[in-house]
Amino acid sequence: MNYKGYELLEYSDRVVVKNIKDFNLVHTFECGQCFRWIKQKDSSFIGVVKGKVIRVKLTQDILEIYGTNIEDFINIWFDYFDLGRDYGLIKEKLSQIDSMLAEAVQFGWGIRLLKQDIWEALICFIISANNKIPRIMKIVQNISIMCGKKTIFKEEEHYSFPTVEAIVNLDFEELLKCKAGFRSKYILQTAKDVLDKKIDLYNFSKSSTVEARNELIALSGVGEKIADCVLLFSGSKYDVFPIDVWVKRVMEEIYFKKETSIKDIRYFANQYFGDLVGFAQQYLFYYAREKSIGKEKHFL
DNA sequence: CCACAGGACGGCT
DNA sequence: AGCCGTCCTGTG
Repeated sequence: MNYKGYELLEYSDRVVVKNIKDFNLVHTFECGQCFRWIKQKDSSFIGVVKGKVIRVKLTQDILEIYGTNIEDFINIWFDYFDLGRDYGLIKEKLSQIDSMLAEAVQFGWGIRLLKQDIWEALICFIISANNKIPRIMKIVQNISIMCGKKTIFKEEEHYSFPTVEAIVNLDFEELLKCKAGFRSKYILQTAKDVLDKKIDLYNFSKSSTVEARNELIALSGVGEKIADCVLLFSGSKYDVFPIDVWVKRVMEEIYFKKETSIKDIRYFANQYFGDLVGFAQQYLFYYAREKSIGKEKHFL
């Protein structure tokens, strides 16, 4: 069947999607936006989303999603992989801004911003504070095994990301075993605040970016950087520019040629990249981290 | 043994 | 308002 420009084929074990463009699994899953996709020997990836386990494989313009059906593709995976958005157009516009950005876009040509569950993104990015990706993945895995729901896929056990209730019901000593360290108290407090409706994560479409951001920052363990990550990577808001050490370094290296405050970098980015600021951040981050851009400062 | 890598937070100026 | 020490764990 045909669906929004894609050709869909359904088999007993998978859905095949043809006419895929501007998508690369390594770029998308390893650009720091998500922590639960595991690369397999055959270059496919296995992940757990909304309690469903799938394996995805991309060959040329053919995406194979194992462990799903057409109904779930239309209701879940089409949105999750942001397949309705024209990344070709975004890349074209960004590439016209300047040649360095064009190079970053070219390098990460297959990045797509996933629409992750906002509760999961919130806890994952609280864990990301002062932390590196492999360790973040390990901690998220530990928490999911501890209180997520088990699913068997291809004779292997996989665990969904825990619900708010499941985390609130953990006692602190138990949570500490997941190795989140000083972030453990933030995780518990934030889970309590979400359960108590101090914040309504699923109604951000009704709020402005500034309002949603301020609500997130009021949570325990959430500062500006993490709030921006949560908004951008759960598909809530795209006019944010998360600035971590890598983005700070690459921005200083390319545009400022000197030490620059986060505040000044954010102001510049919003003016300079306009409404594509969130997408620009992701291409720049991936480019900087993969190529270690800015680690050796060429100014001072 | 030590140095280093990563953001939030709280205390200080 | 900005600066800086502390928080925790894995790696080299």
